[in-house]
This record gives sequence, structure tokens and C-alpha cells, in this order.
Amino acid sequence: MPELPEVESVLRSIRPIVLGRTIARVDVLTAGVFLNDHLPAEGWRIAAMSRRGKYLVMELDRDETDEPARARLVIHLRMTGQLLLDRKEPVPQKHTHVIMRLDSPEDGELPIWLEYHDTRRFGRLCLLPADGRGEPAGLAALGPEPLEPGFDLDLFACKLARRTKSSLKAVLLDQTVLAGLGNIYADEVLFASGLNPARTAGSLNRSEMARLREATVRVLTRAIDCQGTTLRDYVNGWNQQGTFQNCLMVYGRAGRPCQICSTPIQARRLAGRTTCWCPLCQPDELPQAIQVQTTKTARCRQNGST
DNA sequence: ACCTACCTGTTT
DNA sequence: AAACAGGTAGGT
Repeated sequence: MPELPEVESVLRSIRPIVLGRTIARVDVLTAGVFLNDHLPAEGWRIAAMSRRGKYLVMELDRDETDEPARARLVIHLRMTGQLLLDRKEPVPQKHTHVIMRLDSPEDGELPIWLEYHDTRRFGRLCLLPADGRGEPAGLAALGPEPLEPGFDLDLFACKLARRTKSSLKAVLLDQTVLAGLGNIYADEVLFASGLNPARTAGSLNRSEMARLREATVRVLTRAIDCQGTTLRDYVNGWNQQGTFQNCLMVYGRAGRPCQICSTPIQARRLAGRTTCWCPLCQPDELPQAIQVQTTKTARCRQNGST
């Protein structure tokens, strides 16, 4: 379900409600979904909440005798995970796996419940000690955030240029290149860039790389403005759907006319995922005349990647 | 760079 | 009955 815009929308709906509250009670209804690193899950105060790629991270603290203790709760929703807020104690449903009661001991507000729901059970919650031991490898390996200054063209170009054998689609799905794109937004970004998903990442010239970078920022920003894409399961913390499904240009539109040129949208399996594109707006190769003029060697500014 | 596995539900 | 679905980890 959730790619960067959906996870960001979940964050924005939940963060203002949970900040400063204490996790007073945790009911784990399904073994295996909550990877508890032998830390007690209860008694923590939620000091901060953020998103990194498709991960949600809660910074936790608590007053131990002298020194304050810290921990992190890391959540990945994978395909069908949902975090839902409730003003009263929820009745567990078929796919409810964790229920947390969040109290507000100081200002005496009523408790709030945060429920983890996941039909396919691919998602994971995991409580990490302050030193970060046990951090999911996927979180540690994430590339830059596309909507932050770290999404630097030189570094991006450098990573693309090195992937001479991989399709653009595969590279955009690679979370170590860029954090947060999934199957929907990879296709939408490629359409917005006018780039064919099957092209090799290393074949792009500098201006195509710049176009790809700009389209990524544009598409993700618009999708967040729409609170994400709801195809079936996705909702934010208040159980509200997104609206970006109404703005999709290629994803899920195989066989229907391109909204720009009316050519039927194509679909095929690429990098293990169904991939949709417009054969006219996203041509296989550039006309040769254009290709010659801009090809430049991308140079690495940093050695941040291998 | 591919494949399969992990799950359940929906669509063909 | 079989294929497919927003993701990733692990194996070849």
C-alpha cells in the first residue's frame, strides 16, 4: 500500500495526536508482527515522530531514576499495514495485530488508542534500544530523502550513471538510491519525466537526469498534497482515503488512452513489477540529434555510495 | 539481475 | 483455479 506520500500522510495525521503521550499499554494480538527487542514496550513517552523513506520512527524516552532512557519504535507498513487512531478502546477486528493505549498523564486528557492493522501481515513494528542495535537493515541502507536537500543532482547522477545494466524502473525502486518510491510513483515519475522505464539508468544524459529528479519532487509533492493514493487499503490515521488515484497518468491504466496523446498505455513486467508507460510520451530512445548535444560524464561529488 | 517467499483478499 | 496486489529480504 504505502509509498512515501502515503506514509507521510499517516505521519501528518498521527504525529500531532501522539506527541507527548505515554504508551500506557500495549496489546500484541498477533505474534511476529511486533519484533520486541526485549525492551518493555510500555511506559515510554513519545518525544518525536518522523518518516524516513517508507519507515515511520517514534523517538521514545522515559524517566529512569537518574538518567532519562531512550528508545525508538520503528514501523514499516509494507503492503497493507495501517495505523489507526481511536478515541475509544477499539474492538479487535480480524486483522488487528497491536493495540496501544496512549495516555496523557500530565494534562489529564482522555486516552487515545493507536491500532496496527494489516491484512497481509507483511508489516513490522520494532522497538529498538537507544544505541540502534537491531535497526532494520533496510532503514540503515536508505538513500536520500527525495524532498530534502540531500537529494542532490550530482550524487543522484553519479548513482544513475553507475547502473549501466539496470532499468530505470529497477533503479527507482531501489531504496538505497532514493528512499520512498514504490511501484505507483516510480511509474508516475517516469511518465512525468518522459523517460521510458526500460531504459538503462546509465544511458541518461545530464538533462534527462535533472528532469527525472525534478519530476520526482513534483510528483511526490502533489501526491502528498492529495494525502496519497488509495487503491484499496490505504487510509491515514483517521481512516481517510487519499485522492491521488484520480491524478494517476499511467499506473493501473494499461490499455486506456494516454491523457496527453491518446496512445494506449502499455504494460509489462519489469524489475519484477507490473510497469505502465506511454510509448509515445516515453520513447525508447532519444532522437539522435538531441542525444549528441548533452551527453556529459556525471562526476561524483561525494563517495557516499558504493 | 533475476527468482521466491512471506500473507490474505480480490479479480479474471 | 489462477493470477495479481502498494514491499522487502534472502537466495542464486
